[in-house]
Amino acid sequence: MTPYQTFFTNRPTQEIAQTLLGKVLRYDGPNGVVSGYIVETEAYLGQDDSAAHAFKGRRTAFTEPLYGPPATIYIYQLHRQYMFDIAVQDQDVPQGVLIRAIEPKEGLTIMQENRPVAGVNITNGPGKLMQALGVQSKEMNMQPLEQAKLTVDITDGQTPANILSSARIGVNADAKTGLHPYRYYVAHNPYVSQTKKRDMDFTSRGWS
DNA sequence: GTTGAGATTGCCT
DNA sequence: GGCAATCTCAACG
Repeated sequence: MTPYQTFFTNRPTQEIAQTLLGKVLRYDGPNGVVSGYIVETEAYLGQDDSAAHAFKGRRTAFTEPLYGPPATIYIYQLHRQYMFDIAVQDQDVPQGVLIRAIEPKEGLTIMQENRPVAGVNITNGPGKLMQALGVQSKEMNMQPLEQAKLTVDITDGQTPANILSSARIGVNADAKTGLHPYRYYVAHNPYVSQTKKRDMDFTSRGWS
């Protein structure tokens, strides 16, 4: 267990999801480095969480990365979008944190080439941020986050002034655990998905 | 200029 | 067959 892996285990997944806010997601891509501050995450609690892929211990080739060591990359495709998940907790404990939105830090020009849209739309959703980074394959699925070209720098970043939580987005509200507030985000950051314009603070962007 | 609802779409939860 | 996202468009203020 490396110190890096320790960050992704030994405490509740909800806490890991919250402490990831403000950390830097970085991709060493073919056109250069692109990175951004994580502003929105969701915790998925594995076999007892009806919204999780590993609900009731479901284990297939698809969900296999969730069962890997802490900080295993879990990339999956939904509709036509790629999602970026980090498997947390020890080997065979299938919990994860979904990165839902980032605020661009480095390589904004590259992001705009990858995803030519205006404003916060460039990275304010889980599929959108993967487009902006330029990750459009499952090539890095199952790789250790610590050594991959797509990684999270847990020693770099900003501190959120306020962290808010809500029910997870897109989760079936009928499901028993669907309404738990396991979505965490930096309050007033414009890049958080589904934020109303009037709630955005373009000056502080929610950082302290 | 903003917001919410409906259509779209490829792959497997 | 269903869907955990995104895009488009029409109604609203």
